This record gives sequence, structure tokens and C-alpha cells, in this order.
Amino acid sequence: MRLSSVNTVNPAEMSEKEEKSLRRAILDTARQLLTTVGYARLSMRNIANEIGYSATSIYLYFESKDDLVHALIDEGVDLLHERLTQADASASTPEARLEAMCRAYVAFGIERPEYYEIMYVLHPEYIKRYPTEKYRKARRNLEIMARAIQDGIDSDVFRDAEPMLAANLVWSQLHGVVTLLSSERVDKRIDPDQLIDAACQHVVASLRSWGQAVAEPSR
Amino acid sequence: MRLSSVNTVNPAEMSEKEEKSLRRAILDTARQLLTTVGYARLSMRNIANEIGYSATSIYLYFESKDDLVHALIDEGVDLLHERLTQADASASTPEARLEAMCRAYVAFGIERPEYYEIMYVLHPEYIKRYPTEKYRKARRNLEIMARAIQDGIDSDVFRDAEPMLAANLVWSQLHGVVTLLSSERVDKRIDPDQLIDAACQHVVASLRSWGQAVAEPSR
Amino acid sequence: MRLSSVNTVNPAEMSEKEEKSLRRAILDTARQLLTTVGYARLSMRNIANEIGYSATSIYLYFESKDDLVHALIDEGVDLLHERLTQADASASTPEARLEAMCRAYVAFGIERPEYYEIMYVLHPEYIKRYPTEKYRKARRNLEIMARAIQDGIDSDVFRDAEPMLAANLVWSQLHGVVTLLSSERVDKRIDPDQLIDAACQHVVASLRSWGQAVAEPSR
Amino acid sequence: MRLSSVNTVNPAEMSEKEEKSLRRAILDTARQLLTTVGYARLSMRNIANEIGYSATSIYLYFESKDDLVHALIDEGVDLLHERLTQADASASTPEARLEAMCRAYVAFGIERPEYYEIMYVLHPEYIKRYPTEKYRKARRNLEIMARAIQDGIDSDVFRDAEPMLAANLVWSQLHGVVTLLSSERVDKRIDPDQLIDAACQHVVASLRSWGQAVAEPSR
DNA sequence: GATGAATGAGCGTTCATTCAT
DNA sequence: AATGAATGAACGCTCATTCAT
Repeated sequence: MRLSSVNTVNPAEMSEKEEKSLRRAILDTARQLLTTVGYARLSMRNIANEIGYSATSIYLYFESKDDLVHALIDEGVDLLHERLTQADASASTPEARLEAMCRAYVAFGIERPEYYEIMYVLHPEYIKRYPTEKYRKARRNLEIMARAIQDGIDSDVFRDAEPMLAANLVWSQLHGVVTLLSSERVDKRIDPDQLIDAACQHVVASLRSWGQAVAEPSR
Repeated sequence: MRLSSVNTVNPAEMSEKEEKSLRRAILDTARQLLTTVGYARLSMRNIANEIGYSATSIYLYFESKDDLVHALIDEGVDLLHERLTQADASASTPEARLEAMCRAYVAFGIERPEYYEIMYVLHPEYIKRYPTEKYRKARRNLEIMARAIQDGIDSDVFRDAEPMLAANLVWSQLHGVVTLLSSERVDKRIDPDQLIDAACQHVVASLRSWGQAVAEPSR
Repeated sequence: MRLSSVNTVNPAEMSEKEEKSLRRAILDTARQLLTTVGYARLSMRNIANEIGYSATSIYLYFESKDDLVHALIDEGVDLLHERLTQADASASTPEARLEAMCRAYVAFGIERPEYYEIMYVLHPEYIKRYPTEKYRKARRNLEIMARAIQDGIDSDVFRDAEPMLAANLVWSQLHGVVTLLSSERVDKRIDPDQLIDAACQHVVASLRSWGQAVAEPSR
Repeated sequence: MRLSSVNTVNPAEMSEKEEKSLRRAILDTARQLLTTVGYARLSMRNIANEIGYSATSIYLYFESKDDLVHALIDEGVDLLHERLTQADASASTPEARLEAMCRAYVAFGIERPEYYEIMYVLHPEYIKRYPTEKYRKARRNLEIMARAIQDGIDSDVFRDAEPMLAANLVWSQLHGVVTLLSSERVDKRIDPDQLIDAACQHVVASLRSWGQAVAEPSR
């Protein structure tokens, strides 16, 4: 049975690019399965069945399951990078840029839980097998934020601090919101959007130089 | 009992209470394995081998793997509760109490990553089987913080806000720091303690009423 | 936990003979489990749990699971014997006696499926371990019927035949009805009672002397 | 394929069709084990060992143990159907047709005890998982008999009766003979063939119109 | 480029049974 | 008379992977 005759990931998209490579189909199905059944139940045979190919075929495109997942992480890293870059460009002041990036980050985490899970939640023992060279690429995403922070410090909008530490702090806060929300651990009585909103505002506020940060609201 | 003649979980502790029950040994070994190999590789046989017993024996003390893990979660919840309660009692002002609790929370997460993982990181599909009655107990931990926040609001130290929303915000931020650090995703050039410090301070700062929050530093 | 404090097989009976032996309780529970969960799921621990004793205790009264089941078979054999004897005594003509016994046999099979299953349905590999001496006792049940048949032959009501062969024939027919009915393989549109009725009548009719029953058709 | 180098199910048959598929070998071995050790001890590993393959391999041909057994039941149903159809066609009068079918039925049960066990003896709890659509096919076997009975009634050879009830009665009687014989519960002093013979004759005789069969006794 | 066939290792779990107490 | 502790063997099943074609 071939791809075209079986239930494909997204028939609409299929007719569009019709000649989507098998590699692409594998990755897409893997992603799909990650959201529906979770990493623990993501298996080669699982993926293969879904796309109507034999499990063996996957090995033509990926050396191992690790390799496949790493490819997915790669995609996730790129996608997030894109979103952050766009957010960064969408505003001019360091504050606005940072806030835009925060919102983009959280949006990415919430909308693409599959990517987010393998990128940032999977057990470290696993992530350690992630090729070192790709780590650097992943780290760039943090550096975009760090740059906006640095700019904020340079222009005295943000309080003086080690920008990478600050970036990690920002990251932590956003990461916490994303993971708690998507693991459904937050009480239903809490409105997710309010939580996200509050988090993004505080992240920026917490970086403001003390003088500025608080004088304003009291006015 | 063969316990003493085999590689035990922690020889030091063993000589201490010598007559540690097998149930205890199982829980401890499970915890140990959670840190070393992660939940995905935590198996009954794994645990059994580690303590030199047959896998079957575990079933003398736990109905199922679920049961075993739930028992661990329970312990974690209690342990965290204890730490938070102590922290809450260790200070008098709402601010100080909250900060103490933040530090206690992070300390717990960092020092007891096994507990933390099954309590707050494990895939929700799993956690859903956690008995409802115990959920309430788990939620109490958030409520201790919410209470301190409420007190702060009442005494005008904290800006007026929905205390549960604020508590969840605090929680998110701490959770982010804990998980990123213990999944070793934070660059080694960042000093963990600095990150934790910064996070705890910001958490409290972000709750201060705008007027007060900023007046001080500018002084 | 002791018998009295736990869910017993039949509380009503319990208060009656209060001091029912554990051996009795084991047998009763085993029977009960045979009907509810079937032989495949009848386990020592299962029984033990049900009566609130430890599985080990069963071994105080029965050498092995085989032994226990054999004891049950014994009871079944006795019970059936009793019913057949009563039926035999309830009528005077050989025909009436036989028919009464047929009805008693089927009734036993339907009302006591647990006994019936282990007595007559369990895989032969198992039954082979049944002590030889007890076989003889079991065979007696067939002999009661054979005797009525012999009486019928002697008084010319039944056609001349080898009585044991005839008895086995009768037995087969009844056995077929019982097993098909209690394994729920008979279409629901068939009324069980009608089927049983018809079977019992035919069984007797088929033994009638050819002169009476069959001579005619040839004419 | 290692098949040829290992102890095969039936070397004679093997040399015949040499290229017997593994699927076939699995089914045959399963059947063989059913007769030798019974369903209770029929396990995937058991089958696999017998044919010199790994247990995993079975899953290449059958989704589950259920699936495997259902496939066997299917085969049995078909085989029996074939035999009954042939028997039905082998004679012309309803009586002769019915008797031929009775003999065919019993012969099937005795010669193919494995099939017979899973088709008609296995615990109902199991059989309930048998796909509904296949039930209909199984029921056809009874309907062939019912048809001959109906024909007999129409031509006044058989006494007027509900044909399905009569068919079930016939079935019960045959079933009883088959199961008692193949479970080796019948005394060795009884000649199986005589028993079968007698049963088949009686089955037909019991259906004959009362006028013919019973008028006499009134004489 | 794709597959069918096959597997070893492992999983959670159940079971009858033993033994020291 | 009764038990708690313990186990080896087995069960159905899933998984990532290999290899010949």
C-alpha cells in the first residue's frame, strides 16, 4: 500500500504538494502521534502503520528512532527560531521586542506541544544524545532574547544585569507557564490566557530598572 | 531477608536503620532509578534487580506499578508540604514567608528531582490515574502559597490581585526554574544558584504593589 | 482478618452454623468463583482473598490446587448421586424412574454449573489426575441409570440392549443438552425448558422396545 | 525459513507441500497443542517453541491470541460445513440425509477434537469475543440440519415440530456423544463406534412421525 | 526505494507453591 | 492453625532493529 491510497496526515496538504517525500510524511506523522498518544507510545511501527508504509522504510530515512526524534527537535528549533525572529522584528523598543518574543515563545509551546515536549521536556538522559553541533543552534533561540535584553540594558530601560542570566530567567518563567499549562496541571478555574498574559508582563517588568519600573503605574 | 547481602540503595542509611522494610527499599530504589534512568525505563524488574529481589516480590507491597508510583507521588507531596509549611512558619511578613517558600520549593525540586519528576513532569495521561482524593492534598501545596499572598494583599504589601492566579504565576516561575535546571538544559556557564536567587526575588518583587515595589531601590 | 469479619460466601448460612470450618469456606468460595469467573481464573490467591485468609492457609487443608478441585468434584459426584437416588425412588415404573433421573441430571447440571464444569467439562488432561479410587464412585451415578434401564428391559418395557451402553447413550444426550445450554451456545430463540423437556422424553422413548416404538414404520 | 530444520508438526504433510507457510505452521501447531495439552496451556511461546520460531513471529500473522484462535474456529466451522454439505448431498431421503449428517458431525468431532474444542467447548466468556459476523456462518451448520428436518416434516416422514428446536435437539445429542468420548470420560468397556452408531440412529428415530413410531404401543 | 520476515529483550502481571515462624 | 515473605516460571504483548531481497 502506498501513501496516496491510505489515510494520510492531511489530505488537503497532500493534494497541494502531492509529491511530499516519505521523509516528510514520517516526520509529520511522528509529530501527530506525539500530540495524540505522547512520546511514550511513539513507536516506529506506529508511525509506519499510520502512513501505510512498512516500519523498515523509516530506516531508509532515519538511522534510528533517536535520529528521527532529533530531526524533529531540529524542526522545532527552527520553527521557534523563526517565530522569535519575527517577533523580534515586529517591534522597535527592547521592551516591546522582548514582550513580543515572550508571547511568541508561549504561543509556540501551546500550539505545538509535540515540538515543545521533545525539545524541552523529554528526560535529559535522552536529550544528551542530541548532537552537540545542534545544541548551538538551539541555544541561538535564547540568544535572540539575550540580545533584546542587552539592548534594553544599553539604553537604560532594563536594569543592569548579566544578559544571559536574565535571558535564562525569562526563559524559565515562560517554560514554567507552558509546561504547567500543557500538562494540564493548572486548575481549570484559572484562565490560561490570563496566566500567560500576567507571566509575559511580569517577565518584562522584572527586568526594568527599578527606578522606571514602578514609578509609572503610581502616576 | 537478603537485603543486607546485596547492593543496597544507600549503605549509609542502611546501617542507620538497618531494618528498613522491603517496601521502603522498593520506594527508595524506584526513586533512585527515576533520577538515573527516568520514568520511561523504570520497570518492576529494574527495581527488583537493583535490590536483589524478584520482581514478583514488589507485588507483595504494591498492587501495580501505578500504585507504586502513586505512593511515591504521595511521599513527594507530603515532603514538599512539610518544607513549605516550615518555610511559611520561618518568617513573619508575607513577603518573607513567600520568599522562604519559593526557596523551599526550588530546593525541593532540585534536591529531590525524582519526586519532582513524577509529581510535576510526568505525562498527564499518566497523572490522570492519580486518585482524585489525593489531588486535593496535592493542591494544598499551592494553597499555602496563596494564603501568604492573600495576607500580603490584605496588608497592602502585595498589589491587589486574584490570589490563586498569583499563586499559579509564582508556581509557574518556580516550576520553570526547577525543570530547566534539573533537565540540564541550562547552559553550564550559568550559575544555578544565581538563577534560583534571581527567580525567587523576582517572584516576590512581581507581587509587590507598584507603589512600594519600586520606591525602595531608588532610595 | 478472620472469616467472620469479611464478606463471606453466604452470611445467612454463616450465622446458622457459625463455626463453619475453613475447609468448608474454601470449597464454597472455590465453587462460587467457578461460577462467577470460571475455572481459568480460579486461583488460590483468588479464593484466599475472597474469604479473607492468606493463600498459604489453603495448603493446610488441601495439598494442591488439584487436590482442592478433586475435593470439589467429589462433592459434585455425591450431590448428583443424591439427586439421582431421590429421583429413582420417586417413581415406580422403570420408564418413570428413568425420566425422573434424566430431569434430575439436567437440573443438577443447570443449577450447579460449577460442579458440572469440573466434573464433566474440564480438559481430560486434568481429569486424568483424578484419583482412580474416586472414579469408581463417579461411575456409580451412571450405574443407577443403568439399573433402571435393566429393570425396564427385564419387564419388556425397554427394548433388549446392553444396559451400560444404553446408559451411556442416555448420559450423552443429557450431557449434550446441559453443556450446550450452560455454555450459552443455544440460540436465544430456543426455549431452554422446551429443549430439556424434549430431550428427556426422547431419551426414554428411544429405549422403548422396537416392537412398540419402531416396528410400525416398516409396515 | 528455518522451518525445515526443526521438529515440524507433521513431517509427512511437510514433505508433501514442502513450502507450507509459517502462518499455516502456526495454525497447525496450535491445533496440535490444543489436542495434546488443551486450551489452558496453549500459549504463544508454546506454539513458537514447537515450530522453532520466536513468539514474536506469531504476531506477524495474527494480531493476538484471540485472533489466532478465531482463525482456527473459522477453519473448523468451514471444515464442518463442508462435511455436512457433502453428507447432505450424499443421500436423497430426508431421513438418510439427516443420518449422514449426524455421522459426519460426530466423525468431525472425533477426528478433529482440536477444532471441536475451540468451536463448541471453550468457555463462553472466550467465545463471546468471536466476531458477530462469523457467528452467522457458524449457525449455518445447524441450519443445514434444520433444512433436512423441515423436508422430512413436509414429506410427513418426520413428525411435525419446530424444525429449529428439533435441530437443536439433534445437535445436543451429537454434541454429548462427541464431548464425552473425546474427553475420555466414557468407560473403556464401551465401544465408541457402537455408541456413535446408536446415537445416530436414535437421533433420526426420535424425529419420526408419532403415527409411525408410536402408534404401536397402543396396540 | 521499499519491503517481508524475523528476533531478542523487555514489559506488567498472575500463578501455584515453599518455607520459616 | 495460620501466616508473611518470597519466588521461578509463565503469560500476552510491544519495541527497535536487522537482514536478505
